Amino acid sequence: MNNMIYNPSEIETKWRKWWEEKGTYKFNKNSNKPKFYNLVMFSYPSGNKLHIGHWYNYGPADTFARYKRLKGFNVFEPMGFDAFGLPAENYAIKHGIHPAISTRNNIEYMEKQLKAIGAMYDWDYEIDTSDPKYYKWTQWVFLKMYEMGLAYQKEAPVNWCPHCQTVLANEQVTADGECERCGTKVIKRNLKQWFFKITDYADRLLEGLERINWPEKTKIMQRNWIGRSEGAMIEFPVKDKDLKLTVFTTRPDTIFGVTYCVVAPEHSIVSKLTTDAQRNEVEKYINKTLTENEIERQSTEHEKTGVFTGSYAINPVNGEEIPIWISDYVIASYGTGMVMAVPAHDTRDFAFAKKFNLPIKIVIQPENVTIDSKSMSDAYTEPGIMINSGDFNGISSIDFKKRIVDYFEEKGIGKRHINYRLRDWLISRQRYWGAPIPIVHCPKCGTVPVPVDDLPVKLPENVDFNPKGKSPLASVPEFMNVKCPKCGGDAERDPDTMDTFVCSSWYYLRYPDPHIDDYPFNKEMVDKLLPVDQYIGGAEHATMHLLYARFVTKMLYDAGEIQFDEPFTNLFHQGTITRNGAKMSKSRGNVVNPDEFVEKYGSDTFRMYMMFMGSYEEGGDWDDKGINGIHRFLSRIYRLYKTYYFTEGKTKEESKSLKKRLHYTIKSVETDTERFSFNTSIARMMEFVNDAYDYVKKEINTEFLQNTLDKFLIVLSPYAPHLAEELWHFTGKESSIFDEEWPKYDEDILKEEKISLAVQINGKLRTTVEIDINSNESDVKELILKNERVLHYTTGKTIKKFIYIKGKIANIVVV
RNA sequence: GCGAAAGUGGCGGAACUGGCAGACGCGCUGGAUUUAGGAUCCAGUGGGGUUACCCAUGGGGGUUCAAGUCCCCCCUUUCGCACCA
Repeated sequence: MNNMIYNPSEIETKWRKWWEEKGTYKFNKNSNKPKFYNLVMFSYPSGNKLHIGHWYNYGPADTFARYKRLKGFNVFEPMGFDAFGLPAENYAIKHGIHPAISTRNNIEYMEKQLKAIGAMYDWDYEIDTSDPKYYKWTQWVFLKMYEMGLAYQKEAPVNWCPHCQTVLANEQVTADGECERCGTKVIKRNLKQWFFKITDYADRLLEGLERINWPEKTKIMQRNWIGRSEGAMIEFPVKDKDLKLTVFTTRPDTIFGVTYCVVAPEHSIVSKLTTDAQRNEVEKYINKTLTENEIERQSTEHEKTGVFTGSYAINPVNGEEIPIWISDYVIASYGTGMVMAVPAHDTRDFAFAKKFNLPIKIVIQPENVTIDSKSMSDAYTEPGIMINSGDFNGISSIDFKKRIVDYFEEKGIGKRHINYRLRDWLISRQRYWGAPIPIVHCPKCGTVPVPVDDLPVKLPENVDFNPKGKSPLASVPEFMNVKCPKCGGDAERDPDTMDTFVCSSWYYLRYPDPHIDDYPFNKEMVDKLLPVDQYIGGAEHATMHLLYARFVTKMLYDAGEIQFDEPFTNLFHQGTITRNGAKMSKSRGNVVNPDEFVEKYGSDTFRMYMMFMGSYEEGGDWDDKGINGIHRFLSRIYRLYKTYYFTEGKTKEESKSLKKRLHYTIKSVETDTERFSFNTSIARMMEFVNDAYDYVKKEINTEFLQNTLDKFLIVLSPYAPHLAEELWHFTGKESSIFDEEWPKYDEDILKEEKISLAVQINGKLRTTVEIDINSNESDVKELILKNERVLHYTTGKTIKKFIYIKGKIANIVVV
């Protein structure tokens, strides 16, 4: 056996075993080093096992954690499984394997794969959200919500997937109106569901974004998702009827320009508004919109449709009678489900008015041009001067906007209002594989929460989970029939389970003490370890998991359970790895199977190649041959140590250039690792190794070389943990390299005395000159003007200008 | 349609607050070593041109001594949002 050949599989199993035996990665609760909670988004135990996306999340994140450890932090890096959810249940329906079993099997397999990454996970802190010991406390979170008045039941139109036979959250419906999981067209259906009142926290969810270091992109998405808009609620009495239309508008300044009102077709007020003459047509229209799917209906390109109800509303500011229409361009679930229409100043109303020949009344004139309602081709939505607006003519629309709401409030017509696009969080799922909702429905007492002492409400195992349009649990009498906790009479459990996003909304609190049995989390440990210092995971969770987790944290903060209200101080989204420029997918047949490459090259090479491919933020394109480069690099390191570390040197002289290279490498890898620029970090290490080979070919100072290589090995270790540990021990050390300290670089060594200065003539590089960094401008100028190459360009010409930027560049302008 | 990010060799990608474009790697070419293959090592590698030259960071303008980087217009791609009143 040639020991000059880098054999990763041998090395890697050896050191993983050693680390486990020595407890290298056991988290020390009592350490007095500063804490660092490094968290990755836990994984869903699917039959597809760990894919490259997982690796790309976990490998580099572990490198970061190891780096932090070497920098002197007490790093907490846990791992677990988000084990409830639809796919396991769908799998069960198809193959007849109980979700509990398939989940268990998948977890076991994935644990093995996760261990192969060689990350510093301390498995004593593992979480499985489908474990009754865990979901007991997910139910506790529900009860907290209930106690805080933030959980309520409501009959509401919900997204229904006919294939999965379940309700979906808005976020689980794709832009095309399809089920995120199975691609079936989603329809609307009315059901009584549990909601969490996230809308109560809208403003605080916005405010908190100012205090956290998250990607701007993600913050913008959350802000848009919350969609705060300021405006007014205005009441329009209905002519000859004891009814009022309440509309929300952000443009109260256009109130005099209202020429009709529109109500969403599914709004309950519609039947009351419809006159006998119009009833037939209105009902036809409503039926038509109900069968249309959401995308067609909500598309901007969608031709405006609508029907007159026969009723008229009265504009409260001028008493004008205006027709009330119904149209599907008004969304029932936003605002009040009805709007005042100002075609002159709103593009959508304009299109509608044009189509149905409704009047257009201009109330705002731009300052420099005059617009006319007959000739205008689009609505005018900018500010201007008020006209046709009674006593308010002549003032600017911006001032008017501020004043009109006060006027409304004085007259009792309307009031200031802030509206949000954010909807309450629908958490009921009519599925089996989730945490049961801890509520009992009692004919006498109504909805009664299950007392905390009776938790968990255990998910029964013997259940027929084939879809039948209602929750599988509803057909399990042993589960359903229960005594009311309040009156002791016969009652029924809630048959629904919770959205898995509830499970993942608080898991980071559980990690620090996942086995605690009398409380969801260990308060002392949570105070010590939270908030999470670095959270790393996919951008696809921007408006779901990441918003829910923030909400739950704020709720628990208000409940006095925790002392911080933002869970993740720093957030980073890793990019996506493509292959041949395309997203990996089974249908394209371009999926990289990590196991295959890990087996061939080892996990150090695999992890490092992923980090080298491109920027961590943007991802990169996988190349089957590209991985060779990293494999060669690690082999080169292996041979370097094996061949030269113990070579008898013949000189006492140190190499200034290699020393400088080392310090430059330490500094670069440090700053690049801090900013997740792993690819450049690796490039710097490659440069070091190239220089080290140049050095060992010359006369060696053994002590100097050993010193240099020891330090480099520590720098390498977060990136190639197994190899670094192997070589560390090869050089004679007994303890783990991960118990070392990150080497310090010396700024003085990095300072250059002599530099090669670029010399440009008319902005074009013509030559370089060696100068002393400290030489003054006149000396540099004198030297440059004497230079042969420079003379070639300057003789016979006039030097108009000489520019010297110290230590950077010189530019001579000649004519 | 709105919002955000990005467009650099054959390929993946570097380039900090404007200052030597193409670091590092893949691939390729030539050479050394080897029975051969592989591995390794050395040299070269943006394009053009007969050697001290010209052209090049999606396209077109501009600012500047100097632009991949700043400003304006346009094109393309990716990702969010999508009649939110």
